[in-house]
Amino acid sequence: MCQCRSVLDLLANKWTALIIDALEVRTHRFGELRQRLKGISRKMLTQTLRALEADGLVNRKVYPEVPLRVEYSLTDLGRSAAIPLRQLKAWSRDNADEIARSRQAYDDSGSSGSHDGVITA
Amino acid sequence: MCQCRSVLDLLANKWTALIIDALEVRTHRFGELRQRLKGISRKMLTQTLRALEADGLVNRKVYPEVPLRVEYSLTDLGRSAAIPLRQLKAWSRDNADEIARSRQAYDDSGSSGSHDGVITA
DNA sequence: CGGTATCCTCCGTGATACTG
DNA sequence: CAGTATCACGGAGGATACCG
Repeated sequence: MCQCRSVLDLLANKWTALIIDALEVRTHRFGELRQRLKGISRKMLTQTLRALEADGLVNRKVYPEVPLRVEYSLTDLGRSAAIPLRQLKAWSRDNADEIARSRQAYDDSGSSGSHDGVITA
Repeated sequence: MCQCRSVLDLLANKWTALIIDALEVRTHRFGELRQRLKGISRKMLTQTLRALEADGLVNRKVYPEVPLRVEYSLTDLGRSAAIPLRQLKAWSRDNADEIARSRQAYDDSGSSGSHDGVITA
């Protein structure tokens, strides 16, 4: 219903933000990205990279050497995207602790009492 | 490997951003939110709302009337989260067209030729 | 090295019906 | 009205093996 949905979905990919973040630092090779984003599978990395390339946020450059070398970098659009993303990340870092505490408290109260009218008697 | 991951995951939920956005405008009742976020099921709305409540971004207030009334609003933390989110949304709107075009072009070239060395012969 | 192809599993999500 | 419970499904995502 709203065009920004499709863009917001980009972030839903869980790795996109991390990838853009890494590429903002410098150009990376495929393998380098895999090391940096510990835990991502080749498949997901390829897939996310392709999506970002399709959306014009990432540049893919192939050097037909042996062994093959492929480098990924941010486009201008990608760099512009990195700005609001950085802010979001900053907010995340600043409030991660408070959120963690809040979550903790919620879990503790939730595991014993009911949801709203906590009956302690 | 990085604490911000758990916060970034919040956005992966696809509805969170929209909900925060709606609640930033004003307090909403459950049903009102459902109308505003066309397409969300009761289950997902409840689930996402609960997650946001657990993270301390959203306040849940129950009025034990008949029929029951429940109102959701942003906490201070939630309002602070809305700021970087707004920026991200702004970027989305500003670049939605360009991204759409880029995606289009990519699809067109991708559907006929191979990925890198487009063999048209 | 940088992928693609295949298989398989799990969970996000919707549909439906019931409760307070 | 505002949920919760249960079921059922599709697709996201991981593991592995092979290809250029």
